Amino acid sequence: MQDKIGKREATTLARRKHIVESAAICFIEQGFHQTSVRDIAKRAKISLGNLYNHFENKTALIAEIAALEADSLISVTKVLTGNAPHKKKLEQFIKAHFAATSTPANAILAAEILAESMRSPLIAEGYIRNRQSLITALIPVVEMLFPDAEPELQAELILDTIEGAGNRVAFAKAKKKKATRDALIDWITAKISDA
Amino acid sequence: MQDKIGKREATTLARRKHIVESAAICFIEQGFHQTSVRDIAKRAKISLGNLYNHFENKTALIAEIAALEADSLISVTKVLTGNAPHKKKLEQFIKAHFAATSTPANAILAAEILAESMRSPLIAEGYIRNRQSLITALIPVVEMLFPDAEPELQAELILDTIEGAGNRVAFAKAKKKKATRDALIDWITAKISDA
DNA sequence: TATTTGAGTGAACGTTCGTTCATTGATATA
DNA sequence: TATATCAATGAACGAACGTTCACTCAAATA
Repeated sequence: MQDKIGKREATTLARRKHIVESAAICFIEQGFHQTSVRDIAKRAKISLGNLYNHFENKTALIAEIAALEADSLISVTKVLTGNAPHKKKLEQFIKAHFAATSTPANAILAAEILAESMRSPLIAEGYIRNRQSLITALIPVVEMLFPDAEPELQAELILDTIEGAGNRVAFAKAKKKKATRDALIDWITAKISDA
Repeated sequence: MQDKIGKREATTLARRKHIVESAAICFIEQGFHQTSVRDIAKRAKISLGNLYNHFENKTALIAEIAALEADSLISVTKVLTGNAPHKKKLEQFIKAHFAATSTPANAILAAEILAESMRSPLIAEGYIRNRQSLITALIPVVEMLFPDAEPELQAELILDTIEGAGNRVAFAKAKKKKATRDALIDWITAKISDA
């Protein structure tokens, strides 16, 4: 029982997680640079000083949020690894990733992270790594379905379309969202040589 | 000669334009909210107080920059109105819009504006209007080339792909940029029924 | 049980922020 | 020429910023 977590350590971990979640809410509502450290502390219901016991500075908090995106990506890539027909897998991937990117909270955070990536190498690194993991998971399927295209370029264009469309309709009505999703699936899968 | 511009009025107009340009440079280098009004005044080589003679506040300056994008879009849509074959026109549009969106300065500003749009209705309004003008210009051509698809949805997906790909490769090497552009043209035009 | 550790607090620090304002001087108007 | 207008200045304002600090107290360790 070497790795038994003590009461102290457990609450510290939970507190840390709680701070990250509170920060994410603030960032979604106000943006990175319009959110003050006091805002985050207030939302997490802890003192200002205590926040600095858990995070070195505000930048570290932003980086942690940006890295969090990676976790949600893993579940999306899972649909690509099964034994189902490739076309079916791609279709499910489009649905899953479109659903994720068209969620307002995700769209807002993604826009915030993208803008931040443009100036901060630390954030950009995480952003690129996340995207590459999607590309890598997508390539084998794309290779089968679009034998005439260069697989990586093709996979990236597919991602561009899904993410672009998702973010664009994040605030649209459910009806338009659904129509866009269906058109998106058609647009991508229509070019597949054969099932 | 009713509308003759006096020396006073002319220099005022020029000064105003100069401030906007200086602000744009600051925003590209640092982002909207990391740029202080003092930064802008310093870059424009005018006094802090004088800036407030030309702009009501910092927000007005941000809104003006966001609205500026519209001007550069007009030239892009021009290639869609000629007498050339529709497929050729679409191809030129892709080239022009991709070239624009893959320019780093544009990509940075676009990311900044998108993030700002998520929270500011004023900025969002301009963003949506700009996009709609592109869609409107694109629809007639799309209607001809993709008779089976719903024209507006189709036009939006095409824009998503171009802009997504453009912004993504904004900081990539020229070689990859060109490869992406060519793959982009293939990807979109391959589905055209006939020339 | 005595000692050490670190989570938790909020006041305080120095800096920077957006904005205002009294004042100056050049240009337009009469 | 006398007067009104307005671009231009930079000091000053109060508020908010990120961060530090001395301190308290509960939990872990010996």
